[in-house]
Amino acid sequence: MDTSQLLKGVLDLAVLAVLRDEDGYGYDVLRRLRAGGMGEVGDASVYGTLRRLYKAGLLTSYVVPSDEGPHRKYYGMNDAGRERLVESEKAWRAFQETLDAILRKGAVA
Amino acid sequence: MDTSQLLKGVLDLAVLAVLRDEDGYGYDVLRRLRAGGMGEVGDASVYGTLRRLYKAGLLTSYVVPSDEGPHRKYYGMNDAGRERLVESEKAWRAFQETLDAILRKGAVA
DNA sequence: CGCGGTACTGCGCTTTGCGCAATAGTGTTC
DNA sequence: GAACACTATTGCGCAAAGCGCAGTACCGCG
Repeated sequence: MDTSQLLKGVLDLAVLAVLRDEDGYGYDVLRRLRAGGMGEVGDASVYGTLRRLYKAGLLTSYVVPSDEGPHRKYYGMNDAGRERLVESEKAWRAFQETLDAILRKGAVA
Repeated sequence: MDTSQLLKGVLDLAVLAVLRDEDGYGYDVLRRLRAGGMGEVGDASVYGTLRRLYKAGLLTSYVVPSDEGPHRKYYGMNDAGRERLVESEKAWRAFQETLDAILRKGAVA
């Protein structure tokens, strides 16, 4: 079973959701997602997604040196990110419903 | 908004679902999916998926000449396909719930 | 001093959906 | 009857995104 393909296009959404209420750095975002049930998500995927979202102007970023370990690159939401989160969530819900409908009725006949 | 990424790993499931009750040929499967709400799905994606599933041993295939147009390549389910459908559906439901939970609570805090 | 946990970057691979062109048969319209 | 539109399939090459893995680096502990 390849859960990884299901993540495509949805990891963005998950990452944004996890950052909605509180800023977080990569490693922490990874932990939040895993704690939330996404045990299969790879670390590189999360770091990549964060960079992608930042580059797209949806996140802010600032580095904080840590006393107990390497520096941490925090990411936080801005207005564009919040807007995107709402849109993506809507798209997700619509898609979900569409697929569920198809699963329910099988062939339209 | 890029709905296409949401399809990844799920188009298989949709195609199998649509073939569950009745055999169908590519063009028809495409129509069923579009009628079911997947207006954005590309024809090449469906043909590709059918070939992939067939190659994976999940579908049977037979060609039927048509009186009114080109020949049609029908696809039908076999036991492996049916089994896969059930599994994939289960995986989909689980994934759905996981993501919804993350969307609900945001940061685990 | 090496080992394990924390934390990030970069590289290359794979899967998969997509656009587009080509091929081909049929019916319609001007 | 030539052009066009719809049906129906194949193949090619592209792009997006998740992943594994290696490398770097910093810390504390035994």
